Amino acid sequence: MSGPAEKRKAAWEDMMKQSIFEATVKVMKEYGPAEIRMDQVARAADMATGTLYNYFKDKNALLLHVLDTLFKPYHAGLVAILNGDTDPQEKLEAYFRQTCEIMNEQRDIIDILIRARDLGLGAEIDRDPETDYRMKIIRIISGIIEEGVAKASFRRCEALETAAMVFGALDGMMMLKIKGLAPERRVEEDAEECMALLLPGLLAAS
Amino acid sequence: MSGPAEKRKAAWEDMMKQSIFEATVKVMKEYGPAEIRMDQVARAADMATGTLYNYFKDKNALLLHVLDTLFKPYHAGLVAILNGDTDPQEKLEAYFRQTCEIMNEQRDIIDILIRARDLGLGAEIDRDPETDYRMKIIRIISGIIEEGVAKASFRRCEALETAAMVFGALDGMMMLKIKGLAPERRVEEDAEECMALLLPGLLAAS
Amino acid sequence: MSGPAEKRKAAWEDMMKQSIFEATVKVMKEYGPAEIRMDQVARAADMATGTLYNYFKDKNALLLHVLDTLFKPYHAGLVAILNGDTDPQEKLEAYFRQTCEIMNEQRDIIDILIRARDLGLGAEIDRDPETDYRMKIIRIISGIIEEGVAKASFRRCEALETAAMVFGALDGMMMLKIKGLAPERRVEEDAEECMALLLPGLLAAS
Amino acid sequence: MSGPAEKRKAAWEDMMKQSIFEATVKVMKEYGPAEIRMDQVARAADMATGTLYNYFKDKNALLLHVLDTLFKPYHAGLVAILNGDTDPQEKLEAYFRQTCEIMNEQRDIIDILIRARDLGLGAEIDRDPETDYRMKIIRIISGIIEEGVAKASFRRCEALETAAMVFGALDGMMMLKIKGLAPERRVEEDAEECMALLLPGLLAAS
DNA sequence: TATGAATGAGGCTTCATTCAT
DNA sequence: CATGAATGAAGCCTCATTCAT
Repeated sequence: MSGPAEKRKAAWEDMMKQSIFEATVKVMKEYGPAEIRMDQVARAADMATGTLYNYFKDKNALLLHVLDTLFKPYHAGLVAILNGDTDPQEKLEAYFRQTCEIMNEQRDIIDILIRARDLGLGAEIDRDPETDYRMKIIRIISGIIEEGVAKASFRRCEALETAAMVFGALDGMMMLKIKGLAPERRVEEDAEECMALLLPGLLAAS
Repeated sequence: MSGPAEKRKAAWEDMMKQSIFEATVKVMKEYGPAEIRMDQVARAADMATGTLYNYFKDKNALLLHVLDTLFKPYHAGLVAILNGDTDPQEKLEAYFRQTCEIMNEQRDIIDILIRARDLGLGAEIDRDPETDYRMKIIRIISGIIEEGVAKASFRRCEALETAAMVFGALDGMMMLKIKGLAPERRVEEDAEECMALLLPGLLAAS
Repeated sequence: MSGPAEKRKAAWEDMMKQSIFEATVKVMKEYGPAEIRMDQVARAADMATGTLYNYFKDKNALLLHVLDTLFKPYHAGLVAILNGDTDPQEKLEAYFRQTCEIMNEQRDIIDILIRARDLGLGAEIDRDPETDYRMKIIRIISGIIEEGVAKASFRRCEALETAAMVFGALDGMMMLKIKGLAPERRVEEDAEECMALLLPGLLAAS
Repeated sequence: MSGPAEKRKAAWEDMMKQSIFEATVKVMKEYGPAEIRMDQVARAADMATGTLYNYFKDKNALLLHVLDTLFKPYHAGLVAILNGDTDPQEKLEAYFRQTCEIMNEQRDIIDILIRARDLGLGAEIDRDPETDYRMKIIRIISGIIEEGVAKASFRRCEALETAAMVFGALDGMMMLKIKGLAPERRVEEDAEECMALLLPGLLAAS
């Protein structure tokens, strides 16, 4: 079932998928997420278009894979924060910091993730909620907020809704950065700015 | 030069544009903003495809017109708020209220507006910043914040960036509403929720 | 059958056709004979597109009428020359002179005439040889040549073929003029140049 | 870089282009040069429309390629004649002979070439004079005439203009042949007829 | 399995012609 | 008869997907 041959095969498949993934991201960065053509991806991956279809059923599957791959490490980091044993306020700050960090270092990746709908995947996303990266993040933030409310360090509120707003606020900041209209600062300062705006409204009245 | 005949003609042209506009919005709502075909719009407007081109140079012009038409009243309301002689805090609340109102009443329209880039107009938007509806709103919010800072009722901050975050927060709330995941409430309550989260972080330390 | 009312009507019809004719020529000159659109013609004639169809069955009929109208006076002049009682050599020179005159004065009209096939009328012309303006001219030249041969002032030759070559030679000269590559001269000099090249080859050996 | 695989590929590409070329000529002959549709060409070449676009950027490029391909051997022959070391009179006769030969053997091809403007390529031709096949031929004839004048075997004249007339004369003869109105003769006789008409007018007075 | 040319459905746009006013 | 907006057939071109080698 899983002799050396199978392993080699699986490894090869992973390598190919990885190459295709990198090529797709490259094309996305160059032409914008809405202008991806399979032949461009193939050329960037230095393979034939037909080969792409040996690893991905169709264009949709490829794009979803790319989004997933980009999202996974970021999401894992957030889950780690949520499950950490720091207090909610620190978790929030950690979320801000991690997000701002990615904003600064991999701005275009975040851009791709958040503009997933631009890929023409709207219908796909509506069908499979797992593909809705924004909601996944919001649910994590919501978890942090719920914990804060439970521990009475945050005021009572609709956690999911508040989380959506917090998420949106960072999204807005990122949009400005992408446009080059936001001040260039260190990550810590960005995160502090987020805290400054959002924390006071979350804290329970003392 | 502007006899009754001209008036009838102008009125007719307005009616046609309006019909096409409505048909386009209808198609946008039904199929999502990224899947608009000219023949669908024509059928929805109960006319021939060619007729569309008597009123709009091409697909791009039609889409931009639709966005503009949707955006104009909302934007006008925001400008009125900004130019009003109430204090910044009240202006902010008015902005929240107006936005939440539209969110509740014309959710899909806002959705279309904000997802303008899904229309494949990305390039167009980048070329003509006037078409970037989000930035226009953000600039208004920024104006409110600057006024607040000048009057020392708000703390010092990067106004544009903060505005982007405030805008994003409401955008996030709206996204949740569109998904049907936000609690159904009265507009006032929505606006209060926004104030509760965002105002404390804006106010100057007393 | 032909009371005053009928006459007025006929006169009106002539005026309209004349207006349309002039408008068409204007558009032809402006955009080139291959780029005529009915709406352009209508605008140039200051009337509605539909009106054109009250006077001409379709676009083809309009174009053929225009060609005919342009061609008629030129053709009439050539017929007069052919039927004159001068000797063939003088007739030939008269043909050259008249043609060069039109070349200089109404270059664009000649251009339209000769490029009739550019109008997409090729099929039409093949169907109705009367529409083949070049052949009509060639037949006249052929008549002149035949007369010359009969009178023994021209050498024996295939009259029609030789006429085609003579016609072609002038056509070539005109093409150069249209391109602005021919020397600007007086009509007489142009005609003399034609004589200089073509007459020796026509004359009977003395 | 140019192994057997590359050669096969290049050969295949040449074959495809050749097939498309032939199909286009076939369609041109059948429907006339002004009525070419890409789907007709594709059907004539027994391939899908899209395939055409793998070998030619667009319709324009295809048509220009066809014209070029048709013109090249004829043009090369003329250049060879011009550069030969025979005397101008012989060169002229050689030009006549070659042209009449093609006239007889590939009448429809010459027809296509000369009616290049019927393809709707007028604008293209005006932009790139290299595409103006008639002028290229005329310039060669002009070269022959200039040489004749320099050697005093031809009379002084405007070489380019005279060349245009000579070219036009043969064009006229060809038109007649295309219409089937010219006598069917051997090439030599055609060429002699040209010499008979045009040479006397070129020769210097002895 | 890799290749990459072939495929062809599908979308946008033009413009000659019609017809209700 | 004039009007001119509406019509819709027709043509060009793109690009995701297939398939023979």
